[in-house]
Amino acid sequence: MKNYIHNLNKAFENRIRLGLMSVLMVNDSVDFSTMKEMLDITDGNLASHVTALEKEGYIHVKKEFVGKKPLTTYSATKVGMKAFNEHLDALEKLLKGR
Amino acid sequence: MKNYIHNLNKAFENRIRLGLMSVLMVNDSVDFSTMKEMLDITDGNLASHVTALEKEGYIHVKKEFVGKKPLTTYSATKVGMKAFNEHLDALEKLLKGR
DNA sequence: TAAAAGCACTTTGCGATACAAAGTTATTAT
DNA sequence: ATAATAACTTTGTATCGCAAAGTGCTTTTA
Repeated sequence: MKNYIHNLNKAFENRIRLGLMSVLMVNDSVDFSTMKEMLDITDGNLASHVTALEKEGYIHVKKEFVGKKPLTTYSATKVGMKAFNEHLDALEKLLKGR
Repeated sequence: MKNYIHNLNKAFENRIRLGLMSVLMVNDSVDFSTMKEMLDITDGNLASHVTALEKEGYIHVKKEFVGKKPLTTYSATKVGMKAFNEHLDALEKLLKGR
């Protein structure tokens, strides 16, 4: 293997998806509004990056009603956690120059 | 501050520029062919990412002749090293969830 | 000496990405 | 009635990423 850059995961190259995922690694679940505020991005932008990660099977989206209000919450899947950890591994090895 | 994702540097978001820069952080200078082989990318692709980092003032490009053959070597500038370290700082803080 | 190869690009073309802004649907609070 | 909340979807545009092909100059090699 030449360099660890090819072990980096395309899905986590974007800063928003990286942030989103890292939030879900330390929080069991986070709802739409909170995530939007944490990442400080527009609602549409959040929605599109969420879709991207969901398509990869990296996060799970749960829609429910709390009272009469809709509530969407996100959580990382096992597959997502594994992929993210592998990405971080590749990152670390790359940056350590090994 | 909501989240450290906004402290990440756009110039280092791409895997090739990240790899290129991390190579130049541990090697004083690296020539075109070696870098191309290390990153395992096409010559045109390397040239374009080099241009991008050079435009930001993050790397220095030196062209000389060794014997009769042209030799292009790259090195990180002080500005580049500072920017890269700040990027890594933001990354670390982001991933540590602080 | 003509053809092939090396070096370091630049140009072309095109699909994929990123993102703001505006539009949508449904409910709820004023 | 009107505005606000929630969670998107759509639209439009600008930028990116990358392979492939083209360029110009020099040096090997057959």
